Amino acid sequence: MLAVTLKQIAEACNVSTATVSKALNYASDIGAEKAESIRRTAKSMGYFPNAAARALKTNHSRNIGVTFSLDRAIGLTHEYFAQILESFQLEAETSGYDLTLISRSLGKTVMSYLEHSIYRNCDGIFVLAQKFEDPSIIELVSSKIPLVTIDYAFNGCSAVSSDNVNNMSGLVRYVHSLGHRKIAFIYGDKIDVTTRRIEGFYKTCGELGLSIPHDYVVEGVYHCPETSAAATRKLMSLTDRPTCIMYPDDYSYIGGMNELDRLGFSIPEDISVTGFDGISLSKGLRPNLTTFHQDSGAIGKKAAQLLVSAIEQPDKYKFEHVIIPGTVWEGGTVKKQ
Amino acid sequence: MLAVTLKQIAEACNVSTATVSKALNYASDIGAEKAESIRRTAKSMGYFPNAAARALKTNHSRNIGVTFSLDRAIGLTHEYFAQILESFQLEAETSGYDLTLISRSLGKTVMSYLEHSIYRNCDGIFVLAQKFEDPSIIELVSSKIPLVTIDYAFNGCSAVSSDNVNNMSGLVRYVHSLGHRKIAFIYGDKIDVTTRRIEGFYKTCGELGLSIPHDYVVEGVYHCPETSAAATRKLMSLTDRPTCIMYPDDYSYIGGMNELDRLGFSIPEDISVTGFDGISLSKGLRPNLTTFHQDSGAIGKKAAQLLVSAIEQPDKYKFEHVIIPGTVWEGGTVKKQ
DNA sequence: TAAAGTTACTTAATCGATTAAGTAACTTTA
DNA sequence: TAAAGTTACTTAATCGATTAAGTAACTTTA
Repeated sequence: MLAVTLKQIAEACNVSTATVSKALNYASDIGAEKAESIRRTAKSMGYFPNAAARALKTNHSRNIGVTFSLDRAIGLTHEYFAQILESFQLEAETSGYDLTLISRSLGKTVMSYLEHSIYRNCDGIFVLAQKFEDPSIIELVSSKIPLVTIDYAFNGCSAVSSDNVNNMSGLVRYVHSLGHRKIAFIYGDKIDVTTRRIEGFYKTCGELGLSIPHDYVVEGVYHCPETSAAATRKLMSLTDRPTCIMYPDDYSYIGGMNELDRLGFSIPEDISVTGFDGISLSKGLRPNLTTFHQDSGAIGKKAAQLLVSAIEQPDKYKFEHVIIPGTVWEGGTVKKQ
Repeated sequence: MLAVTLKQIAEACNVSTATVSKALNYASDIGAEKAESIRRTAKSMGYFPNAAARALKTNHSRNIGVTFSLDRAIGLTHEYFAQILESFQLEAETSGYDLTLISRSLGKTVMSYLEHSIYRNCDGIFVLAQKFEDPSIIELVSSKIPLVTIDYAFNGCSAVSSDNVNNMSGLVRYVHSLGHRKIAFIYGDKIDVTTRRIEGFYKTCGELGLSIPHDYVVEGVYHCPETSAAATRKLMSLTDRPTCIMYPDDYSYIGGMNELDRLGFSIPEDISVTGFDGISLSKGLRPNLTTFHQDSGAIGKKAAQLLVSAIEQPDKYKFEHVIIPGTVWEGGTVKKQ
């Protein structure tokens, strides 16, 4: 648009563009007084550096690419991922980075995520809400570009994950502490996260001396009320019914809630239930849904910190897999037995 | 990273960089055969233009800024906005534009949306999910930068809106057609959209000869189950109860649903209800929620088309305010009276 | 057939920043 | 006091593209 350039400031100040650049970048070989006055002039003229020129020269765009699936289950609509993105953005922004959505094509040209990232000179990539077996993600992860993934760790790449094994364990222990011994678990799509939650579930039940009939553990789908409803029907038709059903996530529990109502079971009088995620919906329900809150804010923030240091200190930097714990949110859907 | 440049292709082909550039851009003054061979070489070398260099020279970044509130009610988590963004992105991408999230600051520097957009050389701005009275939005809208807003039209700017008056009207007529005469309406936050829905509600009730007691029309909050629960309690405690409650949106209806259950009212046997938006949740409920589906796909696509033509044909371009209709989704929550 | 036009290139300038190398004025050191 | 060092600048090259202007070879026109 009407952007002010270094040259205009240089003319206004009667110095060379080099001097202006140095003043604005707090370089060492410039007089303190003159530098200050140049900065004042620049500010008064409404100067902002041209990101393209700067990126071209420095080979550093101050831009982070986000590969974000817009899928219903793992995309923008999911509060867990939305919150991770929000806190990531806040932290990245504080470090001076903007976020660009990286897709698989541009105009008529089909590009891989990596090609697209190179085209846009992204300094790093935030791999969020993704199908990790996607070849284009594999290509990205195998490249030299700094990146961080969420809830899945690739070899030689930084990752931040929710502590799925222990989170699940914590929720099971909470339910157990209220006297439940017949605990059913509807797990979500068989992704890495789910494997860990199943692991946490069985491990903890074992530690607590509970033997769980195998028809108490049912496959479901994340963010899908319909499958939760079907799974609930199945569980409630067993001769030896569970006293508590653990749902794959808060949102999909809606399906179970409806189904239980339709079947004439009251929550928590006739059957106890738990969710997973700790999204705002859980507090909108009466009674509040007992769930496990994953600390999405901490996850996003940590991911941004890891990525920024990977970008800015490529030498010092060491890959890390950070595991973020969460907390049980005690609602009113688990009744003391 | 390891990006291939024009120069390398020029050397490989034994021509000047000018010729390579022309070949890749399908310029007229170049031999068809040589152009084709250059393009083949470029492709085989994995060439993608450097976006920064191109933006610097052409003053055209092929980048669209998105001012996206991450607020829970009007942000990423809301399926309506997420779907608009998704279809916008798809269409923009087809035209060769990427999306960058524009925030209000960068590093230690506080910037307005406009300053940030200029800094990033955005060709245009997609103003989505925003508080339109925000001074930084006003500044943006008053500038010369091409932009398009959603569900709110500024003077001299393109906008795409859901047809709120007629949508509301359509839903009221549907409810009326099933015999309901005592229709209550919980409206959302008092933003422009809400004003139109209230207008549509009263207008249509008037046309249908219904006189609505003023305590049937209650203020609520979008995306907030708690307020819907409270409003429901209020409505159901009236001496002359409504036969149908229209909720501000599908999500907030969850609060009403819970409250009705708690009060011992069955849906739709004892009370009929409707939502608004037509998000996937409405089909996850039993019975399916009767709601009004706003055509978020069409809205996003149209917005992208308007913005791209505003960017690419600034002369020919005329501001437009496009109104997109939607459809009633017949669920099972409105009982024939 | 000479002038004018066309084709298919190359040369060189340019976008707006950054930064290594150069330099004039002044200060410190031996 | 002469050499060396420091300070505070400027000059000029550069990042990787695009494009106006230039030009040689060939073709068409009058």
